Amino acid sequence: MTPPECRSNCPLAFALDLFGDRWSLLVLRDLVFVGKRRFSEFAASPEGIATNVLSDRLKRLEEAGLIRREPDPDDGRRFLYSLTEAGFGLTPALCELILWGLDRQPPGTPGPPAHLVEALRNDRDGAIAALRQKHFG
Amino acid sequence: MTPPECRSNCPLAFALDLFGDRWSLLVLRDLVFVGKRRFSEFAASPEGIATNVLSDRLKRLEEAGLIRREPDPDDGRRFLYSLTEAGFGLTPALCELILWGLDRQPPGTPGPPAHLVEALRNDRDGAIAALRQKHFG
DNA sequence: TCTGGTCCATTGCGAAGTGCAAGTGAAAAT
DNA sequence: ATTTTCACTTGCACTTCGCAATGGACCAGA
Repeated sequence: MTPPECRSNCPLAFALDLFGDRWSLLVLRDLVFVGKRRFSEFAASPEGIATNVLSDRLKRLEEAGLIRREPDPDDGRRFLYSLTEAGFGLTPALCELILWGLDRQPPGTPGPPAHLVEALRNDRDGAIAALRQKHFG
Repeated sequence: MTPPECRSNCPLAFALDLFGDRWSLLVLRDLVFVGKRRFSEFAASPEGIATNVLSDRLKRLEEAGLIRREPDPDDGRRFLYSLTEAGFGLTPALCELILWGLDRQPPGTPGPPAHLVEALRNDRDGAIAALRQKHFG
């Protein structure tokens, strides 16, 4: 998608150089909110990412230090992907983007589980703390 | 860059379908934080967006309802771009991305004006309110 | 062990998007 | 009237994209 060099000293440009595309943040979403950990789980998301693009994004996110990749001890074919602290640090940004989308999507769009939406709307920081607990104990 | 159809009902995917690329949010940044309003001002940003891409992004953002375009009353050649309420609504997400980038950029990177950084770190909501005031009075 | 299936990743290909340079037309500016 | 400015388009080479097919490593059952 994007060359890894940074275009300026702007922290936003820096961030977009790492995950400024249509797929990277969806992979992060699956990790943070859905708890997915395997290639096939990401590939099964409703957006339908192509496997070559998914492979590329996982590689880039790992190189950027946002996720970690380790062999699955239970199955030598598989790898398990997990969030690093830096990757989880994007959760507030993800939440804000989700809240924005919720308010601007066409009315009546199904959307994410209601309990998650309520948690984000009423107690964003609490919801983030709960997610952190889930990922790092 | 990206087809305007939405890939799923996820609010994040909805958002990324509108501005999930390396340039759109930089244009928004220039509008929200720098106060730029003209084509040539966006084109002069340090990231060096190509004029055809800038033209395309402004068009997309306008179609998505994030920005408004009107002829400059002072100069018939020019257009003035401004934020809509929906566009300004992305400010919290922009702030979170900027804060993330500030913490992960290579140490010693110059970055944005110190007063803005301090405002974002110490009183994010207050800084956003001040920006809203600037844009909508 | 052999066979078939699962899993992550790669390859090939046409289509779309990207960056760069040059050019357009309308409207200032001189 | 001529030149310059401005927003925007065009042309071109290059890259990335989505899709389908394929590959190799590994697991499971007969």
